[in-house]
Amino acid sequence: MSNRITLADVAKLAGVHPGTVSRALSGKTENQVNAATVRRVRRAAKQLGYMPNAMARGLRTRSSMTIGVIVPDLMNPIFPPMVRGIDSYLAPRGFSAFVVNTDGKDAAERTLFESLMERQVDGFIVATGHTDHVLMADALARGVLAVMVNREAHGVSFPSVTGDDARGIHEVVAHLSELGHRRILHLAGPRGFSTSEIRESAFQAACSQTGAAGRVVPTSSYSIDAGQSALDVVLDQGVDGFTAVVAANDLLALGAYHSLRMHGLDCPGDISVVGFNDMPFAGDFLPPMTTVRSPHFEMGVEAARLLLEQIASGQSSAVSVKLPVALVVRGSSGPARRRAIS
Amino acid sequence: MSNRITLADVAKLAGVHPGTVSRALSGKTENQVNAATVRRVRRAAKQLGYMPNAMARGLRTRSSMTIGVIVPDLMNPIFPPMVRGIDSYLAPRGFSAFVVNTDGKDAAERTLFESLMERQVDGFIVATGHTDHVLMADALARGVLAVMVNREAHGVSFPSVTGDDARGIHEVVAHLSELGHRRILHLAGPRGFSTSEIRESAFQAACSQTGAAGRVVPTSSYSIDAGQSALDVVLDQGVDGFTAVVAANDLLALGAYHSLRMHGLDCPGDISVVGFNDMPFAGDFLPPMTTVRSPHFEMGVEAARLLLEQIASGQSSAVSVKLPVALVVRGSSGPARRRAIS
DNA sequence: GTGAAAGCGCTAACAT
DNA sequence: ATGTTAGCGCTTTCAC
Repeated sequence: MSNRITLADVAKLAGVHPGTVSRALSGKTENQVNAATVRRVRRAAKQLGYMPNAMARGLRTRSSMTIGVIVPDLMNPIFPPMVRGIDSYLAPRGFSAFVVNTDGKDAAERTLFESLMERQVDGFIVATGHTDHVLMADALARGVLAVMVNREAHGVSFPSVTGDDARGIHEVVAHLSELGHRRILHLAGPRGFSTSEIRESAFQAACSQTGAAGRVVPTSSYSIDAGQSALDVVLDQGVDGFTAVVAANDLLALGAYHSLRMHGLDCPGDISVVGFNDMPFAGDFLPPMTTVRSPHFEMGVEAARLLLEQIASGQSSAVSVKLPVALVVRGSSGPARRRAIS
Repeated sequence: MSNRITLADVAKLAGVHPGTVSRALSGKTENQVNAATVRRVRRAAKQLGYMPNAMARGLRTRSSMTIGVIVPDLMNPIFPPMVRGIDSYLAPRGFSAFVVNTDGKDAAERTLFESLMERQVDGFIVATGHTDHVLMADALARGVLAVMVNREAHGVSFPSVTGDDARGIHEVVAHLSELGHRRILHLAGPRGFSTSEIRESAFQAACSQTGAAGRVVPTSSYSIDAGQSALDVVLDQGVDGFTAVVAANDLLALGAYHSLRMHGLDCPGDISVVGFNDMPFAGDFLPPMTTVRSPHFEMGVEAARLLLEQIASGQSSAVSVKLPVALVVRGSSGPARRRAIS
């Protein structure tokens, strides 16, 4: 694009050496130069409309002040708040977030990772990935600075920040139990994700703790369609007397809504449904969704904080932060009712 | 971060000059070099795990292969699809999108714009802004390449891509008219935005065309709260016999839902509500929302296409693309019914 | 307190 | 077909 004005131009106008202009404009080095000179340089810079060239600076300083943020898909409503959280922490500190979407594809993720490396990002915030996260494993080996958010990978010692999912699921099961539900179905997330695993085992634990009969049905992805077809299969079998569905996330719960509706079942009249995440607009659904609020914005903030801490210190810390979650009771959960299935 | 391997390292291993490595690896210049050499260089590069340094390359070539994307707020659900659309066009062409959020604040927008300029973006896609868009006006003066999406600015000759909003509003009013609505309220968007203006005047035109009585109530922002409080005011007045609300977007319509519910009114039984945009999950609301589908993803694609075209040609074209929209009838619009308001 | 000079890693004339 | 050279715009050590 345009803007051809360089340090040298400013230096010429101010009648000083380019090096001096650099120092005068820097902030960190501003005190190394005569106050009067600083003013003169500033005036010249403003007059010319000087803007530093971030690529030249970055090349010289080996730092881009940019953080690579890798998410599966911005269209999944939990990610925008997370990205905004990240940005809200980075921006005041002079960093920017560069966000890329993998669509859950490992190949794409690898390519995007490389491309962010080429852009010389100063670190990564990674919200994708399986428990067996090959990319992160060798990112670690390469000495890359990163923090994982919402997901964890086994045996990869990056710091991570997640919600206290197990706690959330326990609260859900307790809530359902109080409403009299004794047979509960868990629409589990897809295999190979830490979120799926943690929520599922918390579900099992909570059920045996409250004495409820828990059944787990896995889904193929965290999506409306996957939730719908998984529940369709169960409902079509026509057996089982469960009265409540605990979905591993809100999208799955929405899929459950659809399936129930298709089968002429009322929620929460016939079957209660509880989601997970409290995604935006969850309270506006039909029925308003009972779910667990995950602090996505705060997760982003915390991840950014952890990463900048690493960047400042130059070393990885491998801490793992677990943020509190909260059950939000709305209209999709109600008293258990005996029900006959065709 | 790590990765200290440069062209020179590869050159040494391959036993050739750095310049040759550059050519061998480039694609555009690959044919200028002996095929055997190319292979040797490639092997050396792979063996060392060489990655080009984008800052060094960009500094030299004066191009960052990056597009700055300025949106108000990624948490507004119309933007993620737009961003994905942009990215889907850019990525295969070697470009990346750098997205920033202004939160509707002019000062933030200016700062972010400068920061993207410093990063040497090759062009802008701008989804923010008033009809009186000061920033864009002087961006134009600076010779910056940009396209506006979803919004237009008066007297600023950047290309723009929008939905055919006027057409959409006409279809809404016709739909309502067929359902027997004769008195219709328009919850207009905030003043100073092209979307607000276009939808409002289309509403007026459509009403007089169908002979319906149209009343316009402006809102303070495109948000749920603004929609709710604007309708609250009308409903609290207790006069007026409108039977339908045409909201300038889905968020406003959702606010209308809330207001209606607070006033003990049923939608669509007492009052029909129609939104605009067909944001994600609009069909899952209570009631499922009748709205106009704006092709946000496609708008992103088109904007990216237009911008890359400008970049390739080096000149601005000032075309204005209007993409088709479609009325999506769901459950929030129904037959007009006589109604008594307290 | 400021000037001089080198160099970050790359590409693109220009030579050969 | 490949080597040489210069330089993109900046920061930073080293002089003075």
